Amino acid sequence: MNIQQHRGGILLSEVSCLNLDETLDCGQCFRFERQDDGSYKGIVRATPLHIHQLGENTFFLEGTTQEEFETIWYDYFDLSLDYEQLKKRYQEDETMRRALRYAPGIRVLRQEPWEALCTFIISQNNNIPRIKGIVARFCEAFGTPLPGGGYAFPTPDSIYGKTPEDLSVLRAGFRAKYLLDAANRVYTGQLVLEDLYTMPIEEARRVLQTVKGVGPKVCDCVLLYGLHRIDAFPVDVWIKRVLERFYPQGIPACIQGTQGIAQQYLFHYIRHLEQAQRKEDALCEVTAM
DNA sequence: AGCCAGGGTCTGC
DNA sequence: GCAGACCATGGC
Repeated sequence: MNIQQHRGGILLSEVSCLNLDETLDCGQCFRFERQDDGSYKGIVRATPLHIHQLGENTFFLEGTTQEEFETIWYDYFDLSLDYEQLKKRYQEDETMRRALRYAPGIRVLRQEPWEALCTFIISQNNNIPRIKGIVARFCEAFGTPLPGGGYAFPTPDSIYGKTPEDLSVLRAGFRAKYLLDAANRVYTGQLVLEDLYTMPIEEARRVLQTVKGVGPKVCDCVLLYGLHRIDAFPVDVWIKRVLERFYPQGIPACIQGTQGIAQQYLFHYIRHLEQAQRKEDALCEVTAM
């Protein structure tokens, strides 16, 4: 990877395995918005980002300083992890080969633990467009407004002590009381999310599931997306379909240990299965000629 | 109108 | 331990 300052931003070249559509719009994060020109705007750690994909391996981070890149975005986009090597291992499995061919540019983002906890509590029995709406209203109602527009993600103390009625503007339904319980536990120190980085995963799961509204699936999402525990494996209705259809005997050995990252590829693949198959067919025709 | 959405809780067996 | 009702909301 190559980093250089360029016209009031950061120009990245030779970035491997990163596609903005595949990574920012694949259901792992809910605060990035696609702009009409294909670029994305989002806010992480109270810092705005406007990122453009100029080519397959080239990106422009408009308005980003070198320091912001080093302290936030390098980490957020998981640029220290060698995805090429991981994907080489995944090639052993037929379904993974197809998933990787369909969307080779997915990275698992390193989101903030608290934000991941809230957004995946909101995600339960819900669909992605509506999750984004609730999250946006949550930030507008309780997040700190930022100088250039937009809002920081609300902190636990910003809703601590509030009632479900106070959160009614979110239209989050029965999930409001779960957000309040999460805030309560984090604010009082009963739950220290940073401890989950190093805790044995089974213990981390047990701790997280003491929060109301956090069961096995939400728990593994928080571990994977909020704490980068890539051995977590969230199973939702879509991944259930993957397991029934492709892995009735269990998940393949080549994804063991990093099954969280494989899960993101599989999730994206099964959700777009029809398009993926059409793409496969088109590729077959070309190679047959 | 009824079903589904990146599920979980609570109750009853 | 496991099934089933119930939970808010909105799009299709």
